[in-house]
Amino acid sequence: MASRSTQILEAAARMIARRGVRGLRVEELAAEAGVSTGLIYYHFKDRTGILRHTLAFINDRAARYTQDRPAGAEPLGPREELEHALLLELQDTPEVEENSSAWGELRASAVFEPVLREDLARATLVWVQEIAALLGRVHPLSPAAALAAAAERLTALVEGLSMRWLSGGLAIDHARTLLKEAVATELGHLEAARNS
Amino acid sequence: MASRSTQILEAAARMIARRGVRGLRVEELAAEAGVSTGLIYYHFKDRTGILRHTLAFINDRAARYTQDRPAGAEPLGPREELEHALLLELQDTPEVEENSSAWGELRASAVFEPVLREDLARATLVWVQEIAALLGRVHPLSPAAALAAAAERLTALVEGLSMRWLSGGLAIDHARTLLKEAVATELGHLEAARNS
DNA sequence: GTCTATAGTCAGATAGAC
DNA sequence: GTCTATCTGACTATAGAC
Repeated sequence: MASRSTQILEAAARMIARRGVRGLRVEELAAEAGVSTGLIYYHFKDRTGILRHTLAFINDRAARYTQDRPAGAEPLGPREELEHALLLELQDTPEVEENSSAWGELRASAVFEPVLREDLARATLVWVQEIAALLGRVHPLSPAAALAAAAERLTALVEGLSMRWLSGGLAIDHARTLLKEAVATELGHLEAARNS
Repeated sequence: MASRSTQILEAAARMIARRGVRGLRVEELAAEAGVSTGLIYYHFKDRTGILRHTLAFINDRAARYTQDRPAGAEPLGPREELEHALLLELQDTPEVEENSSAWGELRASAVFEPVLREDLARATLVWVQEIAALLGRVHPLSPAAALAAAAERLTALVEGLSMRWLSGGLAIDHARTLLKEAVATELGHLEAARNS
């Protein structure tokens, strides 16, 4: 099932989350994945190739855990679903922390590695649209532009809070509280705009 | 006036903004600063020492341009001052872009370099308190905790937007618009909370 | 305090066998 | 597809003269 290259990408996500993009050593990655360095270059061409494919890999994985709802769970209301979707990225479970940490690293690296930008921009857009759609289910009458702007703010806030959490300055519980309040604030704003 | 070590730190901020922390080469830094590598190690001990001092340096510099208002400018109202303070970090003038970019890099690096965390946390706290104070001047009756939370959200949002801007996915004008709306949203929320 | 020269290390990448 | 062995270049850090 898990092909060799998948195995390498899983290890790469792990290593990036643990040591950062800057700390990613191809030889170390090889050890972690249980393969040789030669094989890594065979599959991904060079260091940048590893990063590009790892970015795609964590996006797929995030898309998967975003949509998976536990089988027995009762269906959530639109508002709960929105909160749930945003809070997903601020959890200190190993899988999510790994994804958030790697995502943050890749975002930061993209400032100086243009090859990463396009994929990152695409993935961000998908995320923003997903949140905008959820906002639209809470406030169906709000104009699309207002929903999109709110979604951009909320997702950018998640990234900002996530960075602070991971860099040690902000407790995860507090980050989650701040985010929930931001959701309330944005929803209140959409409400108010509609009634004017 | 500009001592040798200041000269080196100015160059370091420039290099980090241009190439990132990972891309900072001591030899390149030496060339940029017009000194030898030996001198850099003499002043800053090692690569980490360079990073730590550069972080302190850009904080001081940001504190300076935050407080400097042009001499002839008419005094701003509290609301305008708040917006002004937040938008400061989202400008594409060379000096600010350099500071924002270096700040973002150092923030991202701190996830994996514990030595940077303490200074970063302290600097963040100062910034948050400054914004909270400005919020308090707009809404003097709001409880301190609400002001602090709003300030944390707004500053985290600035960092999130700044990252997206620098990594190429978000136009600066749009980032500024989103931030202005966020200020309005947060102020509206403080207002609403007071009337309940 | 400042420079020059260099030691020592390590990481990215490739060649070639299997 | 996968591994072993290795090359080459680059970068940090130090020693020692001035």
